[in-house]
Amino acid sequence: MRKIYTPDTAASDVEDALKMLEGRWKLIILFHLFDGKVQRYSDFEKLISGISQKMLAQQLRQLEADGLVARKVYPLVPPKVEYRLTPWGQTLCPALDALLKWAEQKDGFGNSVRQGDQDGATT
Amino acid sequence: MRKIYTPDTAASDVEDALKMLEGRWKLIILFHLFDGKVQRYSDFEKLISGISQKMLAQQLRQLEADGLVARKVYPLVPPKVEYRLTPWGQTLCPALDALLKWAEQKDGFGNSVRQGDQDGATT
DNA sequence: CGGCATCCTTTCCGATACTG
DNA sequence: CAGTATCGGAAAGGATGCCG
Repeated sequence: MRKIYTPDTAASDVEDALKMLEGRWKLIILFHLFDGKVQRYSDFEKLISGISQKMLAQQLRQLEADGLVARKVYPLVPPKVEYRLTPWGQTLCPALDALLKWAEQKDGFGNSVRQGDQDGATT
Repeated sequence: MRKIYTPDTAASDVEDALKMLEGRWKLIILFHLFDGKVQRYSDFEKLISGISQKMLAQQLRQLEADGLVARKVYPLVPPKVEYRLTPWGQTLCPALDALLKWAEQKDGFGNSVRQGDQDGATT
């Protein structure tokens, strides 16, 4: 069955697709695998300052479960594990690229910055 | 000072830029303002099924604070408020478009789905 | 109609400790 | 090296009620 993508039906798919990109570190991780790059677990720890092992492992495993990232284990004495994008994960590259370009533009754009405000528990 | 964008320095900017897109509904909202579309508060409530007024208002206000979305109030008796992308918000369109295309592709790609698993606090 | 305030539950996420 | 397990705090998010 061929699906017709109106802006509306697409919105549902987008919501769905977006779920696998949500999470504080998912995109960051993806960016480090961007152009075919391969990274080891410890590489991420060095590259992404501030991430905990827990989050790294968790996000990595979710990306893996979503089929975006491939995990390759080398059965060595000091364990070695590599991560790379799957073919399906690579289909994200154009979007990643666009996002990257936008982020760069951002620098030249005089925009305001917002700081934390959610539940207005300020009284 | 001209900034040189190596993949590494760019990563910092990306992290920074990404922050204003984080949130369960931010992208969804942006998608509904995609090609110059203008939406009222109540439109979003209809378009984005499952969102609460709280989240809608909060995300909208953050997008506004980040300068991505413009809010226009009509001083009528039944209040009327419109939301649209700012010029700066429109610079996101290419990225939004790429993401949209990716989400559509997704449909034709046989990939697995993952469900909730985070802290194994299941006792 | 278009919110804001409050309460409460769920989920996220960081720190720490332990393992093959 | 590459994780897993557990705890506890913080933040996100939902439900409800009220207001201009």
